[in-house]
Amino acid sequence: MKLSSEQINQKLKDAGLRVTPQRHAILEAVYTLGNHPSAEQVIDYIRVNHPGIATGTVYNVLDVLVDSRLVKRVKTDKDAMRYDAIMNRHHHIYCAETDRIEDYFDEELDDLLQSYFRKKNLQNFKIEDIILQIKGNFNDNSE
Amino acid sequence: MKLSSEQINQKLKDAGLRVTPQRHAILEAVYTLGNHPSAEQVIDYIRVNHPGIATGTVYNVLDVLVDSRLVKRVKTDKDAMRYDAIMNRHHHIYCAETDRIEDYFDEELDDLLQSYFRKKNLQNFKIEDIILQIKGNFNDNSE
DNA sequence: TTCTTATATAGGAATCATTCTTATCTAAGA
DNA sequence: TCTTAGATAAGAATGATTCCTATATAAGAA
Ligand SMILES: [Mn+2]
Ligand SMILES: [Mn+2]
Ligand SMILES: [Zn+2]
Ligand SMILES: [Zn+2]
Repeated sequence: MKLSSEQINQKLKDAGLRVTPQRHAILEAVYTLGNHPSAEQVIDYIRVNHPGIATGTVYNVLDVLVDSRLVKRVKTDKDAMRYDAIMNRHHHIYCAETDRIEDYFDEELDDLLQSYFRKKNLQNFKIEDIILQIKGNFNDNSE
Repeated sequence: MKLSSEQINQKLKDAGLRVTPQRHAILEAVYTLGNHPSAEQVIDYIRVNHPGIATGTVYNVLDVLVDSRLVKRVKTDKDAMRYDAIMNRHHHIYCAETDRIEDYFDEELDDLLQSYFRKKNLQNFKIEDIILQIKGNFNDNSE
């Protein structure tokens, strides 16, 4: 997913955030890297053009972006956090053997789940969001 | 879920593992604590009756138990790992505000998902497992 | 039962991701 | 242009986890 510089600024503004070069670079990195980068991958990416951005700033900004709903955290059973700039409803396919996490979009499935849980009407909690963790193995080796 | 001492030993043996007091205590802790304890909760629990077990041993043993499929890791968007002794297929309800993670069992849903993905027949990967992350808020305050 | 040894553990140092602290800087409204 | 609330740099600190290695032990063999 490629966004123009202006689109990135606009997203920051719309979220009520001050536009700084650091925030711009980091949000752009999460968009450009795709496939759920770790903070370290973001750091390596931005350092090329912005060698001065501090490590702590990357973590701070990622938190701010998550709080502002410009980015999501992706749940993992590894130590390092992963981030996702795709805010549209989608699910995640976890490779059983590597750290690869692929997106899975399926509106038909989302409708199915929604109507299933509406019918089920769980009593003691209100569902905000449902994400499938699909664990498996890729046949090919592509990204 | 309460298991007898013999049942725990048997599980370790069946997995081809040497039965040690450390492994016994740690596996028992994960069963007894329930609700997806962290390593730290396991440590606090076993220290009461086994003050000598080293912290590193708890992490080692938890890894061994995961490799031997006696315990699962639970995906989280927090730093600390969580563990689960319930190996039957089930889903997880994540509280949006706290670290509470509840189990959700639903065979009807599992069948629905299975037939949905059988029909869908995804081309480039083989599904091993599907777990729902249900995020929401609990109405009550119970465990 | 004792012996043997491959494997497991204790204890503590080390690592790594992340957070914290504080002096300095700057985005953006007045 | 001025002002200042809020953001960042730099590096120390923290917390979860891993690593190292000398010692201990489970469990099969004798
Ligand atoms: Mn940590
Ligand atoms: Mn960590
Ligand atoms: Zn995604
Ligand atoms: Zn569970």
